[in-house]
Amino acid sequence: MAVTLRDVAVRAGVSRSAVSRTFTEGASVSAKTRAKVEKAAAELRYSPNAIASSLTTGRTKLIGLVSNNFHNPLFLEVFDLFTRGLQERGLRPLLVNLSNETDPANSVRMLRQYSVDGVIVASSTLPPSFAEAFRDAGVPVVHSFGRYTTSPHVHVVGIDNIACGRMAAEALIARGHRSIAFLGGPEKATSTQDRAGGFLDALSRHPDIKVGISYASAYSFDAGRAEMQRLLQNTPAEAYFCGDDVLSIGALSAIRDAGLRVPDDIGIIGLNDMEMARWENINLTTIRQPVAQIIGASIDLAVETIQNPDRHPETRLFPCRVIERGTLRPVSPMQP
Amino acid sequence: MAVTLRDVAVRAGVSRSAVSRTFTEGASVSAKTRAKVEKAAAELRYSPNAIASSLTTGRTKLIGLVSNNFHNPLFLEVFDLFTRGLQERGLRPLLVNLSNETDPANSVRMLRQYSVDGVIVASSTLPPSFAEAFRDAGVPVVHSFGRYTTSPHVHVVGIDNIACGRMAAEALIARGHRSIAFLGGPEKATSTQDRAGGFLDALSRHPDIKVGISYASAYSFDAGRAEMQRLLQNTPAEAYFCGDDVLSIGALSAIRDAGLRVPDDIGIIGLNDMEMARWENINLTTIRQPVAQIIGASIDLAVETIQNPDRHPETRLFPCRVIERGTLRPVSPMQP
DNA sequence: GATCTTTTTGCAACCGGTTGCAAAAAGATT
DNA sequence: AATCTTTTTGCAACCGGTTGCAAAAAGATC
Repeated sequence: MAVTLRDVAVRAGVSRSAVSRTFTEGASVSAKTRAKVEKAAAELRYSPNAIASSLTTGRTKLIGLVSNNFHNPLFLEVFDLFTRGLQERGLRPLLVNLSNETDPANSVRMLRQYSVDGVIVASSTLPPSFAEAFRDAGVPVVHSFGRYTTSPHVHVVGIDNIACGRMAAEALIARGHRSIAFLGGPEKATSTQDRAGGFLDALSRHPDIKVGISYASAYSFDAGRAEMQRLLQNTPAEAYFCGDDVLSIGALSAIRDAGLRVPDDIGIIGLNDMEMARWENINLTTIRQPVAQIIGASIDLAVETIQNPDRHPETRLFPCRVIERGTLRPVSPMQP
Repeated sequence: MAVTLRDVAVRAGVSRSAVSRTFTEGASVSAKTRAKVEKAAAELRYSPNAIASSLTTGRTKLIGLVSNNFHNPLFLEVFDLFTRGLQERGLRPLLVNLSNETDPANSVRMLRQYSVDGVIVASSTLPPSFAEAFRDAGVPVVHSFGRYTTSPHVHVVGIDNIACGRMAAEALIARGHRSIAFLGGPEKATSTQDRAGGFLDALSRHPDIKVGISYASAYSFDAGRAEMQRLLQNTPAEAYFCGDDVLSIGALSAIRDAGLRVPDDIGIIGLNDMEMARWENINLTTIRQPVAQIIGASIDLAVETIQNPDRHPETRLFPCRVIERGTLRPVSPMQP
């Protein structure tokens, strides 16, 4: 059916090795043979079989891209950047959707069966043990959007969630709010824990400020809305740090439906700065996560780890910053 | 490095064939040998190399998933459903991001090099020739969200865009509007052309109704907003059919910013019914595209085509329906 | 033109599996 | 126990490439 190396060799009147060599970078072929082979290959529309060659070279150029975030619009941007970035480096993303799985065993087995050169786990909610399962199986792995730990067992690229929590608290305090709160995603997500931790930490230096903490049942619009509706039944805080933009948008819709104004009655600051956050009808003040940089660094690190599998586990964190839009009032000039 | 068939064979004290057979469905192995092999395999943590086996079986179980829609939130749902659906059938999606390419040659070559069993082109904007390039290269292909033609050269699964255009027109007419318009995406997208065509067709039976047509520069929030702002500078129509939900949301934001009320001053009906459309702060009346069914049928058709490559090109269209929400006033009782 | 280097080439073995075929083993029948 | 069937097994060739090695060809030097 398909045309193989052998067919080209026969037509060009050379050995199979000669054909193989014309298609491998840096191999020794004379200009004359190369010309003959290229002519024959073009006539037969030959293109080498990457799978077969991977068998001897040990490189498939396949990268497992594993994620469980198929409901957060930010991840459409993430997939876009990952697939483009990998393609530019001649790598192919083999996408694995983890939506219902918590056990890494299946994905590990599957990706080993396909001899992927490396794996990128793109998720802010999976525990570190997930990525570690790949490392334990001998597969180079990078946890993108993962949790920072002081002694990482696996490469992590992302943001400092604790610092973000702190940054959010300070942003709210700087605006003169005296009663603020954190509205997080599910408490078990590592990123949520860290954001809450940083938030509270910053407030420990402000004993006069009232602080609240609560958790939505998921990182979703509905959960954010429901949790805010619940909060509005008692005395709500003056401003909220929501653990994610989608959550923020849900909270905003609850606030507005209750007849309250944003940012005058209640302020909101989100986290991520997904594309939608700057839409004029949303106009969300939020902390930007430098997604493109995180993804670029993740791919770099994956490539480096493939070249040198014994590389020491490394953490690359990128700074976030507040993006001023319309859901938080301006910094109060009276504050210190 | 990795443990192979041979290692297991040696440890189990059997031939390599025996090991291979215990791992192939329906091969002839005695219970005794199977037990020995399975024990050895478990001890060595062996799992067969899918890539190597594909060489002889001719099946990689890889499916190329090709798309250029990495900015429409609907496609996050699409990727979620595709990856899950393929995984459930033991297939693996090799994702190809076409964002900047219009020429299929690269993707065709690349996916052939990886010997994908089939390709799914998931895009409502790519021309039919794109999918045809795969067929011409001998790769089973399904164009998902593609354009319906009476004599298809390639399998197409999607919706009847002409019927949708008609449905939208009728919905607007049924609400008593006398001046309506289509606000499409880029005119060159095949789906846009068809939706416009259907819209106008339905109106040909209503010469008394005033009709307008215009096109945004992209299927994006910004483009929808900009185009609606332009329209508001002259006398806008009473209600608009936007060619897509994202476009609709952009248009809505322009309308509200202009101080007009929806649906009282201007009505909007979208198309797709992406997850966000039902968010309470958007609450978009729209035509639902049955995404899950389209994707299920696409995968089915791809699998069937892999089994029988000479299958006649087929078109599977799914009916859409209007989802009533808050951006269109109720059906006017006075209408016939 | 003879001799020494360097480059190019083909052979053959290998990557990690599968599979047709014939021999061996097991089971059935008398 | 002898014979016939059926099942199980291993051998060897193959899938489509790559690569170390030695021989052949080309080029350099005198």
